[in-house]
Amino acid sequence: MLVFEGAAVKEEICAADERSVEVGKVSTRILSERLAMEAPSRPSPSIQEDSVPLSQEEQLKNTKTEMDEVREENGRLKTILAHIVKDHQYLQKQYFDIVQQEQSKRPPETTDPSDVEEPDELVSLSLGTSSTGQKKEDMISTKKEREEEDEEGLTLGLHCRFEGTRKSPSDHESNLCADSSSEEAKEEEPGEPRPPTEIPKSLRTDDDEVPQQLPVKKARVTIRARCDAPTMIDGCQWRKYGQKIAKGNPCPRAYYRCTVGAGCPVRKQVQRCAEDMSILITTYQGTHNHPLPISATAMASTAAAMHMLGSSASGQGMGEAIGSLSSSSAAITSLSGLNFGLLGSTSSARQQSSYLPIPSHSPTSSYSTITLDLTAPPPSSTSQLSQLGGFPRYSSTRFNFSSSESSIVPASWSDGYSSYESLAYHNTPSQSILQKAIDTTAAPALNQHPLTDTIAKAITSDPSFQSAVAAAITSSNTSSSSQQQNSLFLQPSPNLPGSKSASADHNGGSIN
DNA sequence: CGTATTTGACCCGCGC
DNA sequence: GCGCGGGTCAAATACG
Repeated sequence: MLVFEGAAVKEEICAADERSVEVGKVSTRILSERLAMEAPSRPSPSIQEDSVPLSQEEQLKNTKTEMDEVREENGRLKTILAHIVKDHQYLQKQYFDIVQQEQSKRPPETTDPSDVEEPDELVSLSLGTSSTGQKKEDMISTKKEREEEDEEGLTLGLHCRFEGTRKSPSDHESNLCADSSSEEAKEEEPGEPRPPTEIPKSLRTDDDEVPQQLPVKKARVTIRARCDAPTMIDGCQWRKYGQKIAKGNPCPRAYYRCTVGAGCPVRKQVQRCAEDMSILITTYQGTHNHPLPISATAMASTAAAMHMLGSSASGQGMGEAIGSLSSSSAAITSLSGLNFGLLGSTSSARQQSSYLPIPSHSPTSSYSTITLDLTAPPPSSTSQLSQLGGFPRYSSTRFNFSSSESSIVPASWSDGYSSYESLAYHNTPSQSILQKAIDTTAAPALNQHPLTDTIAKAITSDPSFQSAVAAAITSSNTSSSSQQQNSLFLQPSPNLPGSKSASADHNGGSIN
């Protein structure tokens, strides 16, 4: 699948590039024609002057007028040319990004077909919360969407799918997630029928996610965010069942269990970063076996979106890390499921700067871990977003995923998180914004810019969201993140509006 | 009184 | 095999 998709994407990109080139040619042609036109005109004055004895003044006037017109036209043409050049550059960049992504992806595939699965999962995300109906279409369209995304930079669909072969764990997760939002639905599709029922919680601890036997990895999502509150509000209800002091961190690690649904296997760990106490590391594990609250869904969607953005952007730095979409997708899934967890300690993420994801391997785990680092300082979300359109789309947000199997890809998200949370909670503006963004993305339209801007705005605007997202990042090191910080991140969102917020708070509070 | 949190003990996996 | 550390259980306690 990945391969195909990748190839398709590539083709699309190439096509797009060619198109741009063509456009450039056309424009060039036009320019030449215009120049040709101008050329004659230039000589004409002199000729006229020379040859036309009549009213020289008039001729002069006419000539001047013409010259003025020509100048104007030249200016216009220059502008057009500049635009074309810009577009071309942009397309080229995108193409490179895609190529890089593909390269990174390939290795695993080639090496081990099985690896693909490693990710185990096929993950699909659908940001659009509501769309229940589309699942299949989504799946089908996913490819296209990706292509589009690649081209444009952002994508709309936010669906990521991976089909792994078997891997139950991921599947489960995705499934679970889906419940709530719809996303899940599709996940299974590919063939892997996912037994809804399976959700077995057979095991006590961990959720179904992992098939014990299979070396599959459990998906974990770690969010690092700056947050004053004891826990991030993620829209789900949590009950604290334990607390422990981890070895390298004086701050106790709290263990929470999802209480939204009976028997929900999802757990989350919350711990403050030893290096920077303001950073909250939240790790989510498992898949919800119940529908997620709207707020949670919204958050997940946002996260997914962000993730997507990040992944697509990978080109910049991510290179390898990003490589595997699958991993990312998995991550997304979890997000959507709201399994947003942060695994703080475990993961590797170290992202340093916001933008450069440094791939860190997390050798240890058998889990595939997705880390969202919200702590990174976002330059300006909006600006970043805008950039997306232009070039580096993702500067601001980045995800790294790490899957145990391959290598870890740490994901760091810089900005989005915060908004995420807020979005989740509020159906209000932020949410609407998010939705809007999502919709936009979904639409082929593409304007990345708008989308990105929208998201960025939403994110930046909502502190709560930020905090939520922020939490995501990886655990262990906050390394980089600490550096960053800026505004976006974790501000506790003071306002969680709405009833939901209350509940959310409650939950969050409980967590704490 | 019911529910949530706290906290020590227990279980399990991993490395030496 | 032993010790360490992470994760979970469950009794005790706190809170509304």
